[in-house]
Amino acid sequence: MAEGLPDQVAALRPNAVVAVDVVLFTVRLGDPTGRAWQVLVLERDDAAFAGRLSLPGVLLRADETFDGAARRALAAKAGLDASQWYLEQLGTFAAPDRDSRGRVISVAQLALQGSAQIRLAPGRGVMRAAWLPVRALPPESLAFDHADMLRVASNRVQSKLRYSWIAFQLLPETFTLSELRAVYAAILDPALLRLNTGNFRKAFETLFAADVLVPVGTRARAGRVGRPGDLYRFTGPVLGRWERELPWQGSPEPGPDDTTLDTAG
Amino acid sequence: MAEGLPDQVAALRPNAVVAVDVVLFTVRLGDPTGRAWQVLVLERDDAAFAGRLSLPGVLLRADETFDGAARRALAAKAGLDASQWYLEQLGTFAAPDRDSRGRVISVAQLALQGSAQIRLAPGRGVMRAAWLPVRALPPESLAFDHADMLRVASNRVQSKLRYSWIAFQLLPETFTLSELRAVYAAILDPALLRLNTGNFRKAFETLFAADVLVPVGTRARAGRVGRPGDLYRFTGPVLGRWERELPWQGSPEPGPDDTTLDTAG
DNA sequence: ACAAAAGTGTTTATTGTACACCCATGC
DNA sequence: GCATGGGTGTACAATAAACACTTTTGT
Repeated sequence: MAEGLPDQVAALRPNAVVAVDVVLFTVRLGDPTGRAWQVLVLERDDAAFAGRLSLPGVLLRADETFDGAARRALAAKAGLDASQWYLEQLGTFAAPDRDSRGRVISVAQLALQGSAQIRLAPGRGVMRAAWLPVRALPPESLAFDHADMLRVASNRVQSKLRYSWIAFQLLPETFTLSELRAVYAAILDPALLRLNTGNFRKAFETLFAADVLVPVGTRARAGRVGRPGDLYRFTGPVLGRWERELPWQGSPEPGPDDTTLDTAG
Repeated sequence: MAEGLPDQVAALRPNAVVAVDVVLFTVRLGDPTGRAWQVLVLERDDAAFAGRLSLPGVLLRADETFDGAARRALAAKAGLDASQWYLEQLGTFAAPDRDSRGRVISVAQLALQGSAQIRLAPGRGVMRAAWLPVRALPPESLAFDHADMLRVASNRVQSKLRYSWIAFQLLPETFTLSELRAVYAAILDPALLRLNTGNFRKAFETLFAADVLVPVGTRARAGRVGRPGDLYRFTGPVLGRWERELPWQGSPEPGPDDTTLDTAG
């Protein structure tokens, strides 16, 4: 940070355009597993990128934090009130040619929210927003380097699902273990649906023991058929983690597993 | 990224000062385990931060990548040729008050290199640089929010040591399993030194089977006493990972485990 | 010869998976 | 009743830790 004299002279002169883009994920429990994991995209009508999709983003304001800008982007571009949503920094993208209009540095943020709590309320200035299934989204359909951001975000969520407790950010206040399993199946591997209920439950044994997952007493309203599951509430810290990673391997997604940015061997 | 019309008009006007700071870690195999894990810091002589330490950093240039700037920072501030070193993006720090001279956004980079390959070659314009043990470094001694960066970097390395193959970036071309164990012990937990050699070796069984760790034939020159260990070479990709995380728990470092930036519950 | 450290194998405890069984609901 | 899905317990397989033993060096 500008310790050298030549740097210090210029220290107060802005030298970059900084934007914030948001990768907002949700899981639609009603949809089939292959399409349940969805991402929010905007449909662009610019001349330059006609027909292509992009992530919601804004330019950073003078005294704004990154997550402040991210929440503002969701409000301004999609009419979403994200003031209470889970948000974390994903990484900063700065390939010199990533934006044709000049050099723009973008801080990508990852947001998670349960689909039940999301209400797309189109207001003034809101763009056409759409939810698309992550697994069925062709990378070419995204403008700029937003496909890179989506890839990094997907990898991040898949990893984090195994060692942290973020899965509960994608569920409503109370939920059944089946719904929890649906989240894991949608993001990690559909094969988890064919896993035994007992084994799935056992993986969360420590959370039950620590009262992080507490039964709420009630049963879920009957689904279609079969016994309704017990309802649970998550009381643990959002940033909580397991001591030992969950055993379920993510689906062997080929290609670079770039959780790691800016790496050169 | 500036899709809205109001944003687009201003899209080419720089709106922020962007810097790049580097957290360079090494492990000195000679030192006692408690002090072997070290970080490079600069001793500041500014009036504002007299006597305090800081991480090497520079302002980002117009057409420079982040890791380009990071390597330049190491060269300019400490005289290190980091052109071939392992580097990854750590996160971007932007608290509005993090720099008293104005709002500066800093992209922190994590660098790893074996201590044997590091040659501090003070040249013109190079600042006083020092290697300090990470575990014994009081957070207050660092200027700006560099203590935050160091904390995030430490957590990142500790996690990554367990699921990826970066440990080998901290070792010379050929090394013994004892030296490898010393790296893990220094960063994760000194108790690993008291772990049986056989069990440690068994953890790397898959790497031996995949010829990622290959014996180089020779024996290490005798240490102090006892049988010298076999020498090995790491041939795998820098970004390689284990399918299953290593079992060794990091030392139960209290405090926030912030690998996660910008999170608000 | 002895101590110290490295390498190899076996035994035991812990953890993950598979399977069998009972419970509650819709038809 | 019967099919379907949820909840509980047990048996088997895989993995981590503990331990015993052999090899190679310096003193």
